[in-house]
Amino acid sequence: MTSMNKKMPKIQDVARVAGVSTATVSRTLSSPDVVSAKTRDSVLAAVKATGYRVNRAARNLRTQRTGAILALVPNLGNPFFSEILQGMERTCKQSDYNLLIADTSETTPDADQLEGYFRDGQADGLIILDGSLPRDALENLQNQPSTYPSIFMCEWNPETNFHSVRSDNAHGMKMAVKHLADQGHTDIGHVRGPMTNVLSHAREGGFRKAMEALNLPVNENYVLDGDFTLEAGRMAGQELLRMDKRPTAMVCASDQIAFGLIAVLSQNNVIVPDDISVLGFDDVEMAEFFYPPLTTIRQDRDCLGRSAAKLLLERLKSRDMSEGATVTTIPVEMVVRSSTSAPAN
Amino acid sequence: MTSMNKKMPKIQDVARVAGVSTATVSRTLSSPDVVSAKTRDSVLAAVKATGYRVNRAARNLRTQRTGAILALVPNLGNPFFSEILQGMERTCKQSDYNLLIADTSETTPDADQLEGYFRDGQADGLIILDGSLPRDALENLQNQPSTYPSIFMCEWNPETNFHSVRSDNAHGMKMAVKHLADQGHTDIGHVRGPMTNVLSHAREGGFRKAMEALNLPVNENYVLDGDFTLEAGRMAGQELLRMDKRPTAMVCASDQIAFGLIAVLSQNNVIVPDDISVLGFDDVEMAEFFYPPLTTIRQDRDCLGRSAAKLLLERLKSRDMSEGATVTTIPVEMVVRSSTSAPAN
DNA sequence: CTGAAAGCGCTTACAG
DNA sequence: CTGAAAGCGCTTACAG
Repeated sequence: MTSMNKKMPKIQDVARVAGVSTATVSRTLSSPDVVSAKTRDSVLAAVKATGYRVNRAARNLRTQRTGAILALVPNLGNPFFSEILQGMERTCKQSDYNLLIADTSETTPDADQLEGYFRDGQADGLIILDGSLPRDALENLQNQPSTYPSIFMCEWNPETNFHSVRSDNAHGMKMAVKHLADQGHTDIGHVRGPMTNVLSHAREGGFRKAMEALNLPVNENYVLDGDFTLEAGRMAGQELLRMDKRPTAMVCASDQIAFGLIAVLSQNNVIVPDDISVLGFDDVEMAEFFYPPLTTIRQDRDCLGRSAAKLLLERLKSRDMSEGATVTTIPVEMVVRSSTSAPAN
Repeated sequence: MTSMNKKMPKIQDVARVAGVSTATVSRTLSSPDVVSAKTRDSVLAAVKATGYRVNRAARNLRTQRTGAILALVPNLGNPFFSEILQGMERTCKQSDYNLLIADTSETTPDADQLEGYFRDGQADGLIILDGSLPRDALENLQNQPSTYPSIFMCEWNPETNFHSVRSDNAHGMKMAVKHLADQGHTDIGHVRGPMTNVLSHAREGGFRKAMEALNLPVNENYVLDGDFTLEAGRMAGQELLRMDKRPTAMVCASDQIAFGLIAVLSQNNVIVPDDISVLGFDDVEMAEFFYPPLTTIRQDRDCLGRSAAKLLLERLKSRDMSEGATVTTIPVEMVVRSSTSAPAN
């Protein structure tokens, strides 16, 4: 084969050079403290001399694991995920795991495919970033004689019971609404994410609860549909433009929505924040550089990625996914920039 | 192990049910036309009945391959790469390969690590998106008794000789300059990428050649250093603000630079494009929604990703990386939006 | 067209 | 603390 070098030393070669058995070489490498110091030294010397490296396929076959975890991402093309993946990748590497990435935007995996990731020996665990995976497919994962370690991150499926890692969406919305109210806004609207997505509900719920806590009525005309994208923001913007009386502030379910919204408003001479304040959610890198720089709720994507990977790796190590599903909530942070101000008038 | 089900059927089980040898089951699965129709039918029936799936680790060990290719990405946190990875991932999946992703931003892999990806049985091939990997590490890959299939994409290392897939950077810059010249600009500047990056040189070279072809002198004061980032654009913008006489147009080596540049100019009441036209490179999604919408050179990132994956997969199939290194050039496209216009006065 | 058998390179009870 | 040996689940010459 192209990718294989005929001269690759095997554990056999190391054993010969070190004058020990292959078992001892294997032990030296996996649990060094179980062999004598003398043995250890000569084995390690032999490893160095031969340039030996363990063959993963062989080890994996023998130990019945894959050394990989798989991230199921709703849409790899969305830059929101890049930093999350980076955090996951680093954490995996530290534990000597590979990170596999699959995109669910073209085809939603069914029960069979989900199970297949494990049964085919592709991954030891799953980090699912797509809350729209069907309940039966997910539950099938837990109903196996030996369960397949899987956790949710960012999104989740409320009908199922997996460990999950997510941002504090409700608290983010609370901060957003409070920030606007503090500046004197009372007519505050919301552009929500797609109603098929849990995050949309979490954020809309947070928005409503925050409004209620401040005794601000929610004008349902100001609650617009969206789907987290720039395009959705643009459509919401057009809807705002058609209104006789507009809200003085809009809280968006994502930065992308906010960007699209502001773009349309700007192009139609509705000035942000003078005429209307706009608040995002995520704090993608662009938020700082957009015009006007976007006030938003920051999700700590690196932390989300690392936490999820760490959680799954721990589960794998302890071989235990049993104990009741936990929710790890990662704090969000309010970042005030220039897209919000006190209302005009 | 947690991830393994004790009841997983093996090829043995299928053989028993079908009343044939394991060899025949294996053949039926890998080259169906080499077995008799009758045998094939009963084997396939047995596969279905048992729910058999091949175990990758075992197959990989036996065939001395990994079924994975590895993408070395300079910085996963950069959204520029997300759509590229998506294209690669899809192409890999079609050929039943896994896509592994590693980030080189924290540590640049040396010869040993690069070789290790193959020798450890992690990947059958490499797609290298980081042109800054050191020459000796790369050449070591080619100097193995059996070479390790690797190609460059987007970036490349000019001191080495690998197959590569890249955008037509020079032509992109030519279109950019021509677009500005057509509108009457003569004082055209450039914000370049980091001088350690090949793309910076390719684009700056393209810029200079295009200027020369149009008999436009390059004012060296208008050629600013950068590094592809928003922050670099911001710094370049501050430099422009300090100038007594400014260029009437700037061609940036990336969209991010252009965004940062425009952000600073806008905040200082220098209006784009009225006071100065700004052109980007990449056409990231945000380009359309930025204010003003960015005129830019579109790189077809999906195509780049797919092409690179396809090239590498073909090499793997033909087991041949020998024939002289080819350069696959992916066309770029000019996207005219609102950040460019005729110069004032 | 098919089967018996070897072997890919490891790890791990088991025995000492 | 160490070794002999089995075995993880496949694929593939080889022989028929």
